[in-house]
Amino acid sequence: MLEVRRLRLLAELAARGTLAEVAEALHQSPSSVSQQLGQLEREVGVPLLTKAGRRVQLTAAAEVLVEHTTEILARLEAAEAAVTALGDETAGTVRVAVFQSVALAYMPQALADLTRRHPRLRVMLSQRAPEQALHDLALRELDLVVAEHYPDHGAPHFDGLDRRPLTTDRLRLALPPRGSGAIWDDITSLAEAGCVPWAMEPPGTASRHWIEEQCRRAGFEPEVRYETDDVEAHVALVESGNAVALLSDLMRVRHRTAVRLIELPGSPRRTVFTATRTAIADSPGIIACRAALARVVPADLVLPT
Amino acid sequence: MLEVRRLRLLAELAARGTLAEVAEALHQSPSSVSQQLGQLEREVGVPLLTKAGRRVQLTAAAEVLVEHTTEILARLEAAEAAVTALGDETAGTVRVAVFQSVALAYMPQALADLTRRHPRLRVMLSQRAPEQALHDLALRELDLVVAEHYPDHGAPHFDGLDRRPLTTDRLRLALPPRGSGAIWDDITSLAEAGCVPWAMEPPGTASRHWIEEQCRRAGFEPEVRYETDDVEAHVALVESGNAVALLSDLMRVRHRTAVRLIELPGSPRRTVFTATRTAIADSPGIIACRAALARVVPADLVLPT
DNA sequence: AGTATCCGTAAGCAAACCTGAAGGGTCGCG
DNA sequence: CGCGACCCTTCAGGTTTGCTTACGGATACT
Repeated sequence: MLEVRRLRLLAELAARGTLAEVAEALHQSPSSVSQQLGQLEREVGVPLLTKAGRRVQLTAAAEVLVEHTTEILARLEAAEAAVTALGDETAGTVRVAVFQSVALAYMPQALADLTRRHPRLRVMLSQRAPEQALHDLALRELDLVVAEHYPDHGAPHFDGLDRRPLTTDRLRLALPPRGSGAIWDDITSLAEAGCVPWAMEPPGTASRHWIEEQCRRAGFEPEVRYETDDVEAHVALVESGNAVALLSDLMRVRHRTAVRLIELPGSPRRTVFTATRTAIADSPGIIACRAALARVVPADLVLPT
Repeated sequence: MLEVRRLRLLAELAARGTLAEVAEALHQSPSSVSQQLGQLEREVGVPLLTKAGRRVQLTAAAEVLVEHTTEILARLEAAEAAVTALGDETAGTVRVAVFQSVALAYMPQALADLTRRHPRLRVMLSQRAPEQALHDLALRELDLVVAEHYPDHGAPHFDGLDRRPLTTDRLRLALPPRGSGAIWDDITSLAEAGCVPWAMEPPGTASRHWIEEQCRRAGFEPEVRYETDDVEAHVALVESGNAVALLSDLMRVRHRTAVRLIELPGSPRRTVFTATRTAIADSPGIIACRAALARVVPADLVLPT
């Protein structure tokens, strides 16, 4: 009988690309992974890996095996979830990742709510960009993710993921407060923000991609002078009269900022959703976490400008 | 992550009943099985076994786990079959079981055909009663089974089995040759065989159950004086003028017997089929074996009386 | 009551696994 | 073009895991 542990190594290799990465992800030495895969190859009697430069490439047979393995791993996880669900109380540990504004605005309250209701449930929270978080979720490094979806921007798709909307929040342009200087005060729409410095998230994020697209549609290429994934820094840069930036309502939940807000064309809203793997979607820990989030986060986030 | 090897032990326990039987089936010591199940119990954190007299009983949680495990094992097997199917040649080993008349009439030829076409395919053949064979097939102790199905007699059902008809053969009553004695010569139908000794297979077999039912419908309870699962012995007992017996055409393929044959009411036919587990139904070894059987066994067995 | 069967625990032992070091090959950069 | 960085593999080693035997408690059958 094929060993699932070995099959898993192959699946991880397919997902991560190099044998060294697999080893690091599973906290093993590359040597061990190599040996195990060699053993698997010997067992099935069909070559699974071919050398490709200094890396390895999966053969067609290996791809077939990976396909089955994905199913098997999901089923194994589902089995574990199902049987722990039969236990008396929601316990165990759930690894959650959220992006910054949710972490700041709602997680303290959500966590307090969770530990009060389920003292034996251990929640490990990490802050992670949505794209990375979904990726790690698919790789079973996380159990629950709060991610975002910008309008008309195809969110990355991963198989076996269970997504549920959490809330939506308005996206606006944030300008320095009135009196910070004429160049800011003259701006009354996005189209007029072509000649001022911007603060944006790093390239590769959905946020960056989306706002750049909006700028181009408005007729200009933004001058990105400040680049950071810390949205709090964006706010600080705008408040202090150094830049304009995209600002979502989620960031304004904790403390009202002095920034000036301008509606974007079409009053766009970002969708915030939770995601987990389908195999564990019914496990008590996941259900409890989602419920806590739903209690804490308003279904429709509407803040006065 | 749950170890599949341990889960398998639990599944086998569910199928076999006692921990000792599981150990024997997997060629291990009962102690080992007990330890592994204990480990599994510790891992899931939920009790899986309760003492029931000197045996153990599965808890509801364990049953859930078994259900998932069955799926996982099937998938694992399918993965292995799929990847070996990609290999250049049909090789490996297939464990086949057939019942007596097929073993005698057709297997020598079928085996010769197989080893000629696929020299690297190793076939392990055993002779086994259909009920037992199907049972062992479901338990993964066999890979391919040739079994029978009597008309109006519900064949035992096992999940995950792939059945395909192989042939049908006529069922008749066999009497001693003319001249063996008046008590035999006077019989011209089943209804008149109520006061003569019978040779039958042991109770619990489909054959026994079916012919007894036919006798009762004909208005008598048969006197079973000779009981053996060796159908060749039935023939010998009939030929030598000691009994009457049910005789299928399959038994007459090799050598014509001197027995006298009488049609049964409705000219009933038995169905002979091959069965394998769905997970491995597409593996080259299984396909090759089934093909060899189909070549050797006529689709419809019709022998002159 | 006696016996056989079954499950669980303890201790010794063998196999499997993982680690670390060394080697060969490839890619990228100066 | 040479060097370093990176990656995979092999080999020898220690450690963990799992298996086996032996023993004891409990239960069913005769």
